[in-house]
Amino acid sequence: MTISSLRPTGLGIREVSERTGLSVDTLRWYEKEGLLPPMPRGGDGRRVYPERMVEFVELVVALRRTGLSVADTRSFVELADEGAASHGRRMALLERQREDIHEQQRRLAADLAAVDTKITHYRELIAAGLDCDGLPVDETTAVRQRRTA
Amino acid sequence: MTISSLRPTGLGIREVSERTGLSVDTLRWYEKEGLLPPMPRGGDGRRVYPERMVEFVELVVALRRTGLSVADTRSFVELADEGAASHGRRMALLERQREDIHEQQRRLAADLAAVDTKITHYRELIAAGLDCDGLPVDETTAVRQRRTA
DNA sequence: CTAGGCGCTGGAGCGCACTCCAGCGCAAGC
DNA sequence: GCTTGCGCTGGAGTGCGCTCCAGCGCCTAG
Repeated sequence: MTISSLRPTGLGIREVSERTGLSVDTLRWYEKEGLLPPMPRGGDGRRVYPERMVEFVELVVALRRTGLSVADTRSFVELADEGAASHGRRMALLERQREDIHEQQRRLAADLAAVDTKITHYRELIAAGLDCDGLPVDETTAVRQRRTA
Repeated sequence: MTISSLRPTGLGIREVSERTGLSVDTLRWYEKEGLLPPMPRGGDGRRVYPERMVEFVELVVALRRTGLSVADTRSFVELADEGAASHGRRMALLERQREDIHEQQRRLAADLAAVDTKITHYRELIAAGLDCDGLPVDETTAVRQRRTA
């Protein structure tokens, strides 16, 4: 019977990796770089992740994935160190990130529209058997024009 | 009176840079890497961009910005070389990219929801003067908790 | 005639965010 | 008591996508 079996609340780094999608190396690198707080260690020096840490890691992943830089993510995590006193500042940081995400959504929608317009354009040319200048293509080309692979 | 003044249809690299938002260096690099077709040159060896090329560059920008890799963008541009015969394949590539953008939109919306949830959480804790464990904070902390900068 | 502005090429350099070892320790199972 | 598995550290390496020269040429204006 081991210590860890007496403490079912702690997770190994591998388990956290599987639950969050971050590689084991990345979890360690994030901790070293301050994107995750220093983790408590078991008697053998291994990281023991509290169960609730998974949720925190997932927030960090969401922030990174939405483009928050490593530096700003570190700031957020440093604020978390301060406890309740930093709630307002953490909220403000997240609100800035929210605006950034809104901006990304607008850009993405605009780029999607551009791609869709082009797709429609190709579809029409293929249906009509025309080239980019609106001139009819020959039969050999028309056959190729319809190929999608 | 120069040649270029007799051909108002051609654009200089700087002008294309300003219209598309790509740096001059990036325009040249894209061409070298096949993300843009080889441009015709003026008598002095400088690139002359046809007016309609701006539209094409903007499509490339949209593709890159939505995460299409350099390699896949190159494939798209190589297909464009083939003319009308590659319309179907170009359309298919854009359709795959469209699906990818949809996926990005879903992820972005999910990550936004996570951030919003956290913001709401902080807002509630601040309003109630509680810490992360739901315990009341002291007055000094409460004041700091409300600070946003 | 020369100085400034723009552009050209080839190649080196850079920033970011990981990713991948080498070499080690500990603990459990056979 | 040896192998297997997991984890540790420090540090080097990687991939992507630009970005930044140095050194040059060609116009045009003064």
